[in-house]
Amino acid sequence: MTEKRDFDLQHFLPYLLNRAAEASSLDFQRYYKARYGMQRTEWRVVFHLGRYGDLTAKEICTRASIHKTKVSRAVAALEKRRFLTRQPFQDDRRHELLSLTKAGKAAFDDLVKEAQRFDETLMGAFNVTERDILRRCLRHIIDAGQGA
Amino acid sequence: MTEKRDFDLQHFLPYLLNRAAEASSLDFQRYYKARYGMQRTEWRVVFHLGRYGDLTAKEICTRASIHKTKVSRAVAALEKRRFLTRQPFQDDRRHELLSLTKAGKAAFDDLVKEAQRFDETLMGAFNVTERDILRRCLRHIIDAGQGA
DNA sequence: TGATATTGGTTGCATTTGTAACTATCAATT
DNA sequence: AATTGATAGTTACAAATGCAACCAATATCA
Repeated sequence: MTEKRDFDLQHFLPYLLNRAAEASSLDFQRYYKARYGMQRTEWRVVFHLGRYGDLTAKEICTRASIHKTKVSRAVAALEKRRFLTRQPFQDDRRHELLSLTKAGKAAFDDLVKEAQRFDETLMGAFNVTERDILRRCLRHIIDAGQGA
Repeated sequence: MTEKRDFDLQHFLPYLLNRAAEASSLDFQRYYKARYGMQRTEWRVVFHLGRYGDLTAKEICTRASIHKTKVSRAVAALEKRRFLTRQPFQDDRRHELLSLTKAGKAAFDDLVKEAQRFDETLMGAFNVTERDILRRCLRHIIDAGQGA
C-alpha cells in the first residue's frame, strides 16, 4: 500500500485525465468556437449527425452520454443558426429526426479535417504501441463508468 | 491519411479523454460532495495544501492551472466552512498564506485514502506496462498543452 | 373507452462558470 | 514624493449547466 505522504496528485488517474482532457481540447475548442460559434455539445451533435447519419435527439443522448437538456439546447441553437433541421416522424410525433443542412455538412467536413489534424499532432508524440494502449485504456475506463 | 468517413469519434483523443475524465471522476466526486459538501476546485485546493504544505492562492493557480477566480471562490467557501485559514504576509500584504485547519487536514487524510482506493480500482484493470504508458502519455499531453 | 404510466423533448430556476473590470498593495521610474 | 506599472486577490455580470417540473404524444391495461 502506498503511503499517504507519497500519494501524488500527479499519479491520481482522474486528475491526470481531467487535466489531459482540458489541455487536449483547448485548441480544437478555440477553433470551432471562433469559426462556427459552436460550443462543445453543439460540435458533438454536429459530429454525431455527420458521422452516423440522421438521428433523434434521444439517440444522441444515449450514444454520447449527454444529458437531454444539454442536447435540447444545443439542437435549438444549431437549428437557429441553420446547421440542422428537424423533421417529426409521422408514426410517432414525439420523435424528431435531425439532419444537417448543407451548411451543417460543410461545417462537419471542415471540423473533421481539423479534428484529424489535431489528433495527429497529439498522437504524433507516441509510437504505435503507446497509441494503442492509450486508446484501449481510455475506452475501458469509459465503458467501466458507463454502468454506474 | 485517414478518410473522413472513417474518422470515428471513438478514436478522437480529446473526446476519449473527456469521456474518460468524466467517467473516472464521477464516483469520487460523489464521495467528497456527499461527505464534505466540496466541489472539485475545493477538493483540489485542499489536496494541494495537504500534500504540498501551505501555499498562496496564486501558487495553487499556477500548479494546478486553475483560474484565479475559481480558486478565490473555492478558498472563500473552504474558509467559511473552516477547512482552512488565511494569514497575510507581513512583508507583502498582497499575499495570503493558506493553511488547512484540523478539520481540513482530517478531510484531506480521508480523501486521500479514498482517492487511493479509487485509483487502485481504476488501475486494477491494467498491467504494469499499461499503467506506466497511460500515465506517461497523459503527463505528456498535459505538459504539451501547458505552453499554449 | 378511460385512467395511468412512459417517453421524447422543453422550460424555469438555482448554481456554477468565464470574462472583465475592480481594489489594494507593492515596485520602478522620474 | 508622484506617476506609472505590475501583481494578488475579489466582485459583478453574462453565459452555461444541472435539476426538477413540465407538456405533449404514445403505450398499457383495466
